[in-house]
Amino acid sequence: MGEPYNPNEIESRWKDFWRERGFFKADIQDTEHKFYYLNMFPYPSAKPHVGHGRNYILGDAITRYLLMRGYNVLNPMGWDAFGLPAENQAIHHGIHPRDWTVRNIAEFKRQFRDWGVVFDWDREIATCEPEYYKWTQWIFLKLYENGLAYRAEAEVNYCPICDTVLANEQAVGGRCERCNTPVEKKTLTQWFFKITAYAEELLRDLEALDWPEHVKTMQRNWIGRSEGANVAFRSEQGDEIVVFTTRPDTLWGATFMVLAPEHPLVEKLTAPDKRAEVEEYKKFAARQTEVERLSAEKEKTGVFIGAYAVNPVNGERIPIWIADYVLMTYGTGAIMAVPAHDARDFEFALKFGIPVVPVIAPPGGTAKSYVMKGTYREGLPGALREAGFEFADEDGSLYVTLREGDRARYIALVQSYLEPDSWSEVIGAGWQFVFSDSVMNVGSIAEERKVLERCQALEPDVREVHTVAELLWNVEFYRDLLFHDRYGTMINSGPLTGTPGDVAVERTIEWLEERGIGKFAVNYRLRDWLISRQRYWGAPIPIVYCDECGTVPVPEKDLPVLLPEVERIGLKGLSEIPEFVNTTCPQCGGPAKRETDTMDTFVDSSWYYLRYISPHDDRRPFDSDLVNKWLPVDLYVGGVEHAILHLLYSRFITKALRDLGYLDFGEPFARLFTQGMITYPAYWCPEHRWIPPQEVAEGRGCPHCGRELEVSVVAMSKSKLNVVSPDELIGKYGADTERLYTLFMGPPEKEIEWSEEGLRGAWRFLNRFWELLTAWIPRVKDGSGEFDPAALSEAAKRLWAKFNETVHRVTREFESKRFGFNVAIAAIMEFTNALEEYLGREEPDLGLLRRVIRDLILLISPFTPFISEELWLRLGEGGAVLEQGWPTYDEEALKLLAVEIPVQINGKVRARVRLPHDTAGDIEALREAVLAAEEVQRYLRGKELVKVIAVPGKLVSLVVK
RNA sequence: GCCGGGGUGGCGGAAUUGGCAGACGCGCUGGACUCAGGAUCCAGUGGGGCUUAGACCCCGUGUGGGUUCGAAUCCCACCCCCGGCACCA
Repeated sequence: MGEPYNPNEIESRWKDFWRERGFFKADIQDTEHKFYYLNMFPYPSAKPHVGHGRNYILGDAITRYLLMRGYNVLNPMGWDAFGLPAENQAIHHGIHPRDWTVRNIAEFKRQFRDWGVVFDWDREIATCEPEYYKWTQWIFLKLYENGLAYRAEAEVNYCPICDTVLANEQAVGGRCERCNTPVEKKTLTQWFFKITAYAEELLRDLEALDWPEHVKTMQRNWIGRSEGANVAFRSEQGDEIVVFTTRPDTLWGATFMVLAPEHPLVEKLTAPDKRAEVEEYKKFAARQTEVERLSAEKEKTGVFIGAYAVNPVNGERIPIWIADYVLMTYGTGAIMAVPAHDARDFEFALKFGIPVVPVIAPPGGTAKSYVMKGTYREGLPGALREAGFEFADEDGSLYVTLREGDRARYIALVQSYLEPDSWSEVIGAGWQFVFSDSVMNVGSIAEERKVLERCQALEPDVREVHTVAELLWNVEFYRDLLFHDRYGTMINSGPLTGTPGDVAVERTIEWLEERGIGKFAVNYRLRDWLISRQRYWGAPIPIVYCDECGTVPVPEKDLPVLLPEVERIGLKGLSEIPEFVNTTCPQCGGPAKRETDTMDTFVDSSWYYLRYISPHDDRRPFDSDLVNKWLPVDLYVGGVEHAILHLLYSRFITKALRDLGYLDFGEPFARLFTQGMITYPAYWCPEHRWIPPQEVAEGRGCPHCGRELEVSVVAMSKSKLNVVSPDELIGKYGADTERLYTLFMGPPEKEIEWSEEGLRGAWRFLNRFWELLTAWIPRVKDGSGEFDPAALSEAAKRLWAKFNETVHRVTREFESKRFGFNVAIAAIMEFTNALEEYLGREEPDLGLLRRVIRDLILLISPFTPFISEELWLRLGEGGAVLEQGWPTYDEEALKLLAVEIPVQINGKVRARVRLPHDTAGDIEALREAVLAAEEVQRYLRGKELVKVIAVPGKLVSLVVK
């Protein structure tokens, strides 16, 4: 029997050991075997919970492994310490944000220590310290000097609760990323970083990054590159109106034009009698929140401004509208509308009675024709049938479906049967109206008008209808053919009619360029990064406004622009602190005012990975020589929630600093791993809000009012009260148990629910592990760990083989992309089970036993460092675990064993044959041995053997008849 | 709607990438220990079948088809789930 496992006693012995011994201190000058491992630094809010633990425990395990593999590992930690929660504490509770932050940082550090998670603390940084934000400001100045930071008036997202503007990236779905409040639009003068200058490169360089595919996809979508053409339309008055389109092949189908309500030409072009209406619409559009504007079910709105534009390809006069579905911030803020081939334009045209002209043949080549009862003479159905047309006859109304190739033949036939004052239509590649005396095509706005006129003249019911499209829309049968946005042969398109769909866009662009009407163009969805925040707790933007000199950057020597120390922080940030605002101009020395906005905290975090290399250098932000050797970061680990924000900004800053000559690489993070969140049930009572899970009893409702609770399993968060604190758990089971369970729960990239039962599984295992090893260590303590594998008993050979397999499986997970430590730990558990079984079966070979115990301790040590260090000490090998090399795997060990070869007969496993390793590994020997085996012969009696497939070392498959 | 990732026991998930499906753990069932246990230990645990209860047979990795001696894994079609984006012209 071994000793009882007492984790608290063991862990208290080792908590400071690794740090004190300096194992986690990187040698920054030695870049030969460097490995830069980085966890995203946290925002130190309140106390960490077991969900935080996942990130750092994973990183700690990887770091310990790398150290044992002999790498010079840099794994630093710091604090993303500026931000709104701290400031809100200050405003509401009068605590200085720095004090609040410092307190939380201490709490995090204590937790890391309890977890056994160690960092190179000499490199600790906090973005809120002047020594750090001085250099954040320095980066701002460099960008400003090089035209990458600018101030502009723009329509911005504003969050009324956070009382500040937000970057595009932080207004998720029209709501504030932090507090979920619907964002308002405001026109303000703000500071921007010109990230769009790098749009193409940010997109292109994704290709080579070893990042999860979904993160790359998200960035690609966010950058949103589209190719097309800019085409110059003109107003009737002669103003050029350039539109961007990805479908220049549909140009001949433009039947109207839409400008964004804020478009500068609106003012000029609006007809006097439309002015009032247009003004009102502009106000309506401005008033809406982003959420309202984006809401999917929203009907199209817009107004005609009383002006017309001329389509440069065919000279057609088309009305100009304004509508909020056209955004000033994308493309040119103006579009040509082709309702036949754009879903939004189609909806708009149908609603406002604007003509639709088809200009692209739908691929597939099917057309439809509806021949209403009473419009044709007797005999048409028979004639159609005879001519081989497919149709349905419902009460005398005919619904014909035909191939485009039969169109002419069909038209001739129908026409010969039409009553004089009637018509029918053929809808497919173009719309044709068949009258008894003529056939009319809807190939232009003019033709559309004529067709409609003629129909209205013939049929009083049609007089209510505004367009041919509306007329056709009323026939359910046609609906699926009236609009499509696929590529197809161009029709009704003047000189380009007949151009096939696969080259239509390209040919049209060539055609436009030859005539100087338009040219190839690329547009991006990405907008410039708005970095101004009207808050106190951030890095001040180092700019001064002087009446004489204008906008003046603070000289580098005057950095940092310090945050003023004030009694109490108010709602209006720096702008309400006169001592800060009023200053002198660095250029002329006259009175001037400081910029009062601080920078978005994502600016702070967009370069911190550079600072870790020389965190205390007070002469420069980073040491370029060393940074160029240590970066890119070899492995960056963090939550997927930063997939676009932080990761895109960091990439941009890196590229900008490279172009300014400070770096010689363009991507900060060579490899990225995103770990999933830990979830836990959260309970909601409509009256008492969030209820902590510990207070919720099975089957009973709210502990306060008994009302039924709404349960959702979501990421742990303090605000939902569904956090599990590590303290209690470590007191009960120890940190090793928490670590082991956290890594064993499931693949780390996936979200997973925390379970106390699961945790106890890890606890049980460590107890068994401890008891087993402490029981046997005294027997092998003074042994050598040497043995002759060939001389082992059969059971011992099996154990030795299993051991080597285990080393292989555990190592593989560290070396793989996925860090599947759930599998690695499972392998260790399996081996422990096998070891226990072996020890219960026979008197062990002590050399073998010492060897496997020794390596088993090392193998589990990245996951459970405390128990490992303690067992290592008792084994008496000397030194510390982290000074040992990682166990190696011996291929030969597996060859000692007999192999069990499954035998498939007609695809089913019918027998297993035990064979020596050599026999099983040789194709001919394997084949013969299996066919000779009694348990196989049994199945072959009276059957004909058709085929034998022998896979050496794997299996044998027989086909019999 | 578009893009990305997935569907394997009651649950989390394994399966060395085309070769014994369900490792390991949780849960569950039975038993032991116990005044008691939600602690611990032992055994069983995909579903079904059985005049031979076994070293047995059949079914089984979302659905339907295909390739192959052999498919969770490859191909085609479909269904469903998760994540992201979404009036971006």
